[in-house]
Amino acid sequence: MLDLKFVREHLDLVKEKTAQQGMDLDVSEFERLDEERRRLLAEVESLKHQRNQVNREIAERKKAKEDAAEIIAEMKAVSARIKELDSLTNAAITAVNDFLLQLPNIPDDTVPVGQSDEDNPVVKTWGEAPQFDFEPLNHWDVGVALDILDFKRAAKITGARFSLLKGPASNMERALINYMLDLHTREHGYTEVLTPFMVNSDSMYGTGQLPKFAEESFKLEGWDYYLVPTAEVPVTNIHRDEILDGDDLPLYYTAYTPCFRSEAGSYGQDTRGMIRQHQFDKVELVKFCRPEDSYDELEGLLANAEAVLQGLGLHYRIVSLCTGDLGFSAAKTYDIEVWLPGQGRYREISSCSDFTDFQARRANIRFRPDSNSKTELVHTVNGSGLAVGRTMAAILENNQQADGSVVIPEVLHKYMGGMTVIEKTA
RNA sequence: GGAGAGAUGGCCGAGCUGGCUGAAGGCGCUCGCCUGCUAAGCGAGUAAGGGGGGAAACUUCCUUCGAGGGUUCGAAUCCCUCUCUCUCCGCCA
Repeated sequence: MLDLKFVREHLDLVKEKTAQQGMDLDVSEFERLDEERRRLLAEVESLKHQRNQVNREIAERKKAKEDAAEIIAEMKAVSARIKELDSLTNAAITAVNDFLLQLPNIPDDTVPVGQSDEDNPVVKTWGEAPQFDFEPLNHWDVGVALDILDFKRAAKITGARFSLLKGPASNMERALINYMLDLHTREHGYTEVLTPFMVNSDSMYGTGQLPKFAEESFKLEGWDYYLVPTAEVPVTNIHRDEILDGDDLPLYYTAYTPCFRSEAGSYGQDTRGMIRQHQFDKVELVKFCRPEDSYDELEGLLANAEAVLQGLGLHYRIVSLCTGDLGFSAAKTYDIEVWLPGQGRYREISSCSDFTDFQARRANIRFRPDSNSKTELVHTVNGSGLAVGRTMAAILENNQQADGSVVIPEVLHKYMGGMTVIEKTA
């Protein structure tokens, strides 16, 4: 959420920036709502002031055993009016708030201007695409042939967009999670947390999934609980409604969670394989930091995510999301895209964003720079480090061999009982 | 699932026979004083959000004692609903 004062004072800028993201903002509507809100507030507050003063008078008279019946009768009318105005005021505040909740974050000045993902500039490439002397297969063909991935039975158990992992694949899933968590905790300074996999709606509002993206989430029937779409939600909300000590910043957290997404609106895309599932595992990186540090913290977090791919020896590139492709809450985002030879293209495997104070304002996460100063909103930065299912897909496609076997990256050997290659077992 | 207790400021903890209580006291923290250093001691200050005024320091008003409703001229204090925490019983991985 953007700051009310900021929006009021920079309406043209907000209008211009949101237009870059394809929104047509009704500025006059906002001005009307905002004025309405302030008008009502002024009126009801002056009545409350009057009531407070007269109440003091009543208290004194009662104490002196004097009669107060007359002014009590007078106050009855005032109180009734306050009640009316209070509900109008609350409605006006809610209206302004709802308007603000619809507004996306303002992109940072360094974000490239563009319409869609086709306009995202590549800012870095690492490694090289492996060469094959045969036609590389898609990961699902590799996995099914090895009898370690089973989409048919997953569909029987649940439905489309789920997968059943078997033997070395399920072991590799665990191995990847542990490899990533160990790397981030032992070498990158993150604190590991294991969170609830369901969150309440306050948490979903805090990170910006609600109210705009309700249809993307799975909600439990009869409960105010949602299956986490990403660990970003529970981890960021660890500090919701808290005032952090400035000396404790920055805070680094990493968490493994499964992620649940309805993928509404993506019908027909990536219907095969593990790329786009209703449930997938992810290791997330989340930072809380001082405002002046957030862009540096984003660069650092990106490097932490890259280290995972470098350790696995997977070729990737980094793109900087342009204004038209930027997510709702982000001020700046880098996507890491891993090379998938079976598909012959790069696919997003991590998305690292600086949310500036956008989430912090919604989630009310503040800090005190030093013990004598006022509170300020923290900045939040987060990114995948990495999406586990897509990492497995990348390994299956990049490390496949002519005989159908798959070479296991060396860093995973110790997590897989020394196994070095996945071969078809008769 | 059954029975009971509770939720107050950064933390602990009074108030809960309704009216100078935004809230005693303590801890912590900040500034100052003092003791040769440290520890202790003394004094002052120390909630958040919002509206108005001011260039600013600041000032003024409103709101907030788990959340939401109600009673009342007036609610941290009374009533209702919900959420969460704790204790006991039952059940269970």
